[in-house]
Amino acid sequence: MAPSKERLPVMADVARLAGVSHQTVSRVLNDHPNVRAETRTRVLEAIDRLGYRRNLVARALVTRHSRTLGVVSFDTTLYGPASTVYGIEQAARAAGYFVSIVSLTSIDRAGVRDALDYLAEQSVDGIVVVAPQRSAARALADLPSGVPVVAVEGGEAGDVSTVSVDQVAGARLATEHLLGLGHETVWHVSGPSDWLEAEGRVEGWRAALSAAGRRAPEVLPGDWSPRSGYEAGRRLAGMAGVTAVFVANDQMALGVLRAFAEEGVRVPERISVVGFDDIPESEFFSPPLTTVRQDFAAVGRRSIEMLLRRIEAGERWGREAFVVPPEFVARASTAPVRP
Amino acid sequence: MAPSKERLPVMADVARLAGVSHQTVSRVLNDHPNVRAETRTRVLEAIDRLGYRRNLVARALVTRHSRTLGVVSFDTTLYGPASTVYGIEQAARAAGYFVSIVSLTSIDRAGVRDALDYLAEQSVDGIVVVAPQRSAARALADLPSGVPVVAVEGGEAGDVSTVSVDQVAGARLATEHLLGLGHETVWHVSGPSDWLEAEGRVEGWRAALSAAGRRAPEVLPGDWSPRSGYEAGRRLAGMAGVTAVFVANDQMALGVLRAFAEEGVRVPERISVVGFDDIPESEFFSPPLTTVRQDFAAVGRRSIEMLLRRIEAGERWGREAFVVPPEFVARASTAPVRP
DNA sequence: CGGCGTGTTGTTAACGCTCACAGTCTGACG
DNA sequence: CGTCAGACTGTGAGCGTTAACAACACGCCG
Repeated sequence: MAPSKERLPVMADVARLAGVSHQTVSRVLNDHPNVRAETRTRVLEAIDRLGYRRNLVARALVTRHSRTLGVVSFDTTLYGPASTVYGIEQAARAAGYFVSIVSLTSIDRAGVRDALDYLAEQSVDGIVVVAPQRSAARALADLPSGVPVVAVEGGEAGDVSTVSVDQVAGARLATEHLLGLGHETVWHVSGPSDWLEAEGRVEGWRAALSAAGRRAPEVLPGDWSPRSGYEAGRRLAGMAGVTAVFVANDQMALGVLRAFAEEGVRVPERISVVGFDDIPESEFFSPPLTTVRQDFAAVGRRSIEMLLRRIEAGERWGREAFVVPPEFVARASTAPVRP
Repeated sequence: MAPSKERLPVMADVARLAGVSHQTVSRVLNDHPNVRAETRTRVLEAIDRLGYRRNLVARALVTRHSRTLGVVSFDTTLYGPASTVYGIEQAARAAGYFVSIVSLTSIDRAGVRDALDYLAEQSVDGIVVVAPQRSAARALADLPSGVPVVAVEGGEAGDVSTVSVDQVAGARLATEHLLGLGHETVWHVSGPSDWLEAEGRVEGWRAALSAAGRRAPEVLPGDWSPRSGYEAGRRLAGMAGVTAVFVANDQMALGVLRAFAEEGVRVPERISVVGFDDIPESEFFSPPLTTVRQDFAAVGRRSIEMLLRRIEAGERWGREAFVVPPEFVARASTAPVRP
């Protein structure tokens, strides 16, 4: 009640008030079976009266488990990472774990190492690294001592377990869809070359084209931002013979659509466009965007499941790799090629 | 090196190797002035040799400071909250604090209380609540014992300090802009009524209209989602005499634009549209969206500055309220009314 | 040459909790 | 009626760190 400056109640205070030992209080708190029902209620009453809350720091010191998980991420402002982290947080809390977040500003190896060290000091029980850049993935090769780590979109990282969406398959889906509509070939606006996801999408696109015996045109490089998509779109609008474009994410696709609109290029009548991610906005682009959905929430959930398995198994669980399948979403930005 | 299962080195191990007492090691680690230079290097060498990392949990137990800040948020998938949390995280880490995140799924009072309790158990040094709903704000009236709290967009919450963007001013800016273009009146698609931000925008819109002596039309209610904007857009397209719409966020504005496009309503020729937030996509909508920018990163930074001030001042700093001004961004979705 | 401040180091006691172990008290059983 | 398993409860130690204080060496001053 009174916001007493003095000192928060501790277990011993509760014990005194309830007329038991501090150990009995501990037993009640931890649902130990051998406590008389009457004793239990007396303790609970005392806890309530004092507004006692147990000190998890002290507990962590002795149990050597903080019940805290670390998350290392890069730019949680982007829809993908944000959704993944959200999934992680939900799953972790459901399992009774806290989540401590570190957002990277630089993507280099040193940055990742620093973040991992930082979290290790805090004695986290495990770490999820959401770092889809090649450089970040490499930094996982030499991880800190003994803390279980799971990488999201981590690619061929050292011997850490990974959870990822099958980027190659997703890109193939997109490309095959366009090919199936009769387009001679498909152009590609890619993500930054440092990103593993960008690379996987290029690979899937190439694979689909070559499987169909088509020539892969030169890649237009982007950086995930709508602006870079816009710039690529202006270039594409000025080129002859372009009828289909696979853009590596929905934000850039928006930029492409905008550029096409400005140039009077009608979508899908003259050029078909496919995106990637399925952000909530895509459905309301003009025209509604055909895209490939990534289930980020599932990725987050899975990574926690995997991490907890590793934590609870204590030691080496071997290297696992869980792959979440992408899903093709047909909307109005693609159409059969016109003769 | 060898991933020894045994035990991580502790301060005593370092002390033994360096031939000093553990207290001297502690002094070196905490940059205590009175340590001979030669001793210091010997200790640092030992630390390096053993790969020692100090245990912040033990430290927190004795210092009673965890150097961890709690963040309570709601749906960090949305651009606004995500950006704010990002700003918070950056500022906190720069100040040497960890950030522990709790995302709410339910927005009720109990949910907020649970989250605060949860964080209090973990002995966080302070808490930022990003909970712009009326119900969440009310839950702040009775906060836990003794932990400093700062609310983001918290409105008239109890006696906690707040940081917020001036929603009323932003809405007024948007509405006045439209009025200034000669529109007779301005329609409004609002956010969910439970949100303080939605309420502030309605208020600013009303104030601007009535200051200009205009009648405020009926509000079209939305829920921030593009879909709800789309539905409102279809209704507006079917109504006579609508020439200007102020939409409470950019995502809904996208839906409105989509609906208008489908109905053949040209923007801005027949109807002008203004959004709110300035998400990175807005600039590439068709047409590029005139909107009101909120500097979410600044909000996050400010909230941490305020929180740290409260923490370091120890006790009551009195109730502070920092207001971040919004910024009007003119693009192509608005035009003078046609005679 | 004794005393005293200053710089450096060590010793001991917390911090609040859980674990291991040692009781104590029942009731059932021979 | 003694014994013993089992339920319940208490005692002491220890987790790894910092804080408070004590101890020691050194040089300076009176």
